[in-house]
Amino acid sequence: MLLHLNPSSGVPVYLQLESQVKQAVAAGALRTGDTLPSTRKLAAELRINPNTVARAYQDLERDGVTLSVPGGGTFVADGLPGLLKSEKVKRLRPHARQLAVEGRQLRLTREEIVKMLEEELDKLGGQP
Amino acid sequence: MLLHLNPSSGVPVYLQLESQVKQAVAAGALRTGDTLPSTRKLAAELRINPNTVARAYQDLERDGVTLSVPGGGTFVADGLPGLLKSEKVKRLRPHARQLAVEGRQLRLTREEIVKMLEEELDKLGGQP
DNA sequence: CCAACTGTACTAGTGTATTAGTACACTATG
DNA sequence: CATAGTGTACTAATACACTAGTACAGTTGG
Repeated sequence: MLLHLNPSSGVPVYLQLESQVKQAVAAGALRTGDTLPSTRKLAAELRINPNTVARAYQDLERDGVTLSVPGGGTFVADGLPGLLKSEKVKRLRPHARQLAVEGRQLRLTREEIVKMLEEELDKLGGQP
Repeated sequence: MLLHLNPSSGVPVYLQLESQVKQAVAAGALRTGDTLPSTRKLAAELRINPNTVARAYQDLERDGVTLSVPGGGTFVADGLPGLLKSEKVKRLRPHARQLAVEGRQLRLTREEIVKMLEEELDKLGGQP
């Protein structure tokens, strides 16, 4: 796997890790059951503290993206199968509103905003 | 104007103010040239420090949403007319990616994600 | 069973975010 | 010109975020 950090971005390291893993999963580069590097190994590669990686893995598990088992490792979970659709919608709506508000703020047209979202969905590829 | 805070949400007060003003502007409830309450007046209403309101107004001005003039007041600016479209797209794309990744993470279909965005755009109303 | 690996829990230090207090400078209004 | 109202700049107190150090508990594989 390819994970790289931007120390000068101001974004916390564990958040950078989380978003990169999420993107990899969303794009299909990581599939259900795939194993992620151990906390210590990844920490050694990136020259950071193992606990920082652990923090990212804990958050990912809380979000249902991965599953961590002591002694075993950290794996990609199967995508929130038990979650009701209404709950999914509830989680996603704030992000949709954010995009809508910011887009309108920039005086972009409805079509331009929607098109940009479709482009990003296409970039992710995977299973449409 | 109707502004209300949620002290127990964990979201910083100045960010709550910013997002509510942005939504009001995006929805057309606030139009170019409209005046916002003064820092002291709004702070008194909400029982917070005037500097917290000032912080929100400064950020809004930095984002091109409002224009603050010392001694004058704070007004809604006209929507970033000098901004190149390429720059607008550059600003908005991270939000689009965020929505795309989170939506895919939840195993929602492309259509469902796009539809949710369109609903939020409709909610804002104003000038389609 | 043992050794080497895994994630976890606890503690601690450093920095920054958040809010507030206070004083300043500018503008409008009479 | 004077007063009241405006945004701004500076300082400071507090809390929390972030990262790291270290020790613990579980699992795997020989």
